[in-house]
This record gives sequence, structure tokens and C-alpha cells, in this order.
Amino acid sequence: MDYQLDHNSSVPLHVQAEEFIRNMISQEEYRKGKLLPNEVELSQKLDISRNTLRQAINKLVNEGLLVRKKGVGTTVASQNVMSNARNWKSFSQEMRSLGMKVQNFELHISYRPAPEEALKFFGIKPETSLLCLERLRGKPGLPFVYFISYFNPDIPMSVEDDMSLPLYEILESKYGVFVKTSKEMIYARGASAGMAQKLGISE
Amino acid sequence: MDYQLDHNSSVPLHVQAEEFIRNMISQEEYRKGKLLPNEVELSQKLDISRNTLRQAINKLVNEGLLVRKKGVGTTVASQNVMSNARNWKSFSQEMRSLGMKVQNFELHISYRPAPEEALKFFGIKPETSLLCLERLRGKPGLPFVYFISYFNPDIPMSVEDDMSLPLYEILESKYGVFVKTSKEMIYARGASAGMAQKLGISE
DNA sequence: TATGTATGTTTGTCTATACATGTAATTAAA
DNA sequence: TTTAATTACATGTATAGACAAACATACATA
Repeated sequence: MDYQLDHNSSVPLHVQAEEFIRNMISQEEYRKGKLLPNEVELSQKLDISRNTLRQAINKLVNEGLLVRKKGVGTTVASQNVMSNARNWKSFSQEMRSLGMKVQNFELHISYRPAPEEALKFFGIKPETSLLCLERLRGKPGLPFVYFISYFNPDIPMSVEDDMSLPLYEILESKYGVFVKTSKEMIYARGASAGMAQKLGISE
Repeated sequence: MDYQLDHNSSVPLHVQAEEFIRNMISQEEYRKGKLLPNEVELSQKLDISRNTLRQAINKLVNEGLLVRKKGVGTTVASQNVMSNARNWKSFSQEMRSLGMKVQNFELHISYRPAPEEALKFFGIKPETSLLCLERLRGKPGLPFVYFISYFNPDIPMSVEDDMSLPLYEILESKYGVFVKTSKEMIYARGASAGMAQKLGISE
């Protein structure tokens, strides 16, 4: 009935389906937890096989955008900016890419004076406060890495923003196109030239 | 012929296959770029369907551990610690989880004096130098986030280590089991109580 | 009321099959 | 020798179908 997808396109059906779902779940009701149409029904509606639909959904689940529950259905993952499943996943993946399995972490957000290096990075005047995200991760009993992230103040994001909204909505509504360049100012000190070579980065 | 997997186990076959591949690719030859057995052959060897095998491989590809090339075959992704595809993926995912598409980044590694906060985190004496990883990411022309990561000095990792090896090998060979605790010392300053609530974190 | 028990719904697992598409090596033609 | 066509091979796409497992609801029973 509903030929939502183009079966003659060179774009694979599972990619089209993925896009379709991305659009669909931008609706508020899904963001609030409404179950997506079940797989059998949706695959019929899109006129594709359930397997193909699952291929699309799998990608979104893997991305942390959707959550499946056996016997229940599929929903959009909770969309808190800082403490949601997507961040968990990306944290874990980052650690796993270092060969570690993350099992705990601490997280703090603040608005604090930034160190000189960060200010140089962004090319702004000294003693400015930046939105700062701190994270501590590692194995149980063994804190492993201490992360600090400073956000560019030109990005109009502040603690007054409703952080429960997806960040991109805040940004896109407030900020159009910027042109601003930044240059690296800090160089490796203890790292030898051979080290830099091994890492495949330019000095 | 080769019943490498247990068809009667409650563990799904694609999970068993995933584990099997994880073990297989720990062999040096695969790390160096040798093609894995092709999907048809391997699925027959494991006595599972190609689809099931692909389900396992897909997960590893998604994780950044394997790379597929149409018409050629599947190989292990290059395993440089700091500048490989897995890091790219995790970087991108982290940004995308914030609603942004990353299009460039800078990366530096150094061994430098750590700020007091980081030292407090790890509970070590002041003015110690820590292995430090800095990253700058964002859209073209718009530096977005400035990352600083300090690594726990109790982790016996230094710039002398061969960073082209997977990090976990370095760690596992040098370090057994540590018991060490750390307490959070830094609290959000500008963040209001309502803010903390929205983020779902404890003050 | 409280506790099982059956039933329907939805995702999870797995198979077999077919053809498309990109890549690289081989072969044939200029 | 160089170029173009052919071929083999590998992953990519897509389908149809079957059954398993977890969950929630409604219903029957103690």
C-alpha cells in the first residue's frame, strides 16, 4: 500500500529505511517514548522484508539512537545530552579502542575558568569561563583516565539551555554559520620524534 | 567437518561466532593485514549460515575492529593506538551523540605537568608529570571542543612504550591487579541544582 | 485477594537462496 | 606491448520463512 521507499533507486533499501526511521523518530511523540511500529507491520508498510528493516534498525540501535526490548517493542533512546545511553556507548567504545573495558565512570559539568591552553586554542581573551565537562573512567578501584573537555564559547550553549533537548537543536536554532579559524599552539614536549612518527602525526 | 561452535548451547551462534573471530584475529598474521577466510568458506567451516556469520562480523566491523572491502575481503583494522580507524569512529560517535558531525580534528600527545585537579583525582603528589592526550575537534573552521585527557601514572604506560602495539598488550604484560581508590573532589560550580537534576547526575 | 496459567504480541535467532556489485587477475585483441 | 574484454571471487543487498524467547495482559483458580 504505502510505497514510501524507492525500489528502483540505487540507494539500498535498508539505507532508505534507515533514513525513513530517522525522520520518523524526530517526531516528538517518539522522543517521549512511544513505541515504534512493530517490525512486521513496518516492513509491510515499507514493502520490504523484515530482515531488511532489521538491518536498518540494527544500525540505529548500534548507534545508540534506538533501544529494542524483546516482547515489547522499539523506542527512541532517552535523549539527555550528558547522561544517556549514547554517551555511555561512545565512552565505552573509546576505552575499548584502547583495549580496556570500562566498568564505571564519574561525570561532572561546570562553568569554570579555563586554562590558558584552551583559551589559546579558541583564540579568545584570558580568564574567560568556559563550559567544562569532566569525566573519570576506569576499572573498578582503578581510575584510569581523567578527561577534561572545554567547549568553545562561540557555541551558544550555556547552563541555562535545556540540556534535556538534543544538543543539535539548541545549536541549530541559535547559530547559523560561523567562520572562525584556530591554530594549534601546543607541541608535544616529552614525545620524541620517533614517537610522533609512530603515532602518525605531524610535529 | 569442523564443529567449532556448540549448536546446543544457549549462547546464540552469532555470539559464539563473534568470539571465535575475536580469538582468531588475535593471531599476528591477521593483525598484519592477512585476509580473513571468506564468508562462505568460514560459514561452512563453522557450520552456520552466511547470514549468521555476517551478523557476527557486522558487530566487529561496527566496533571498528574489522574492515570489509567489497570484492576483496575482510581484514583487521590497523591497530595504532592513537591514530587508527577505531579512534576515528569513537570520536565521531561521541560528537554525533552530541548532534554534531565531525569533519576534522587535531591530536597531540605529550608528557606534561598535570593540573592540581587531575592529581587530586588520582591521589598523587603535586607537580607530577602525566601522560597527556589533547584533541581538538569540530566542524571545518569552527573548533568545537578541546579535549584534555590525563592518564593515571599508576598505569605503567610511557612514551617509551611501543605505541603501535595495542595498548592492552602493553598494560597486561606489565601490570597485574591494582587496588586503588579515588574520590571525586571537584563539584560543579555554575551548574544549578535544577541543572544537575536535568542531567540526572548527583551533586 | 492473590496466584498461577494461558495467550497473543514483539523482538531474537537462524536458515537457505538468489542475484548485484566492486575488485583483481587473466585472457584476448589491437 | 598495451589495451580492452572476460572471468573468478569476495562482499553487498534482499527475500521468505520458521521457530524461540521475553513480556504483558487477561483469565481462571485457589
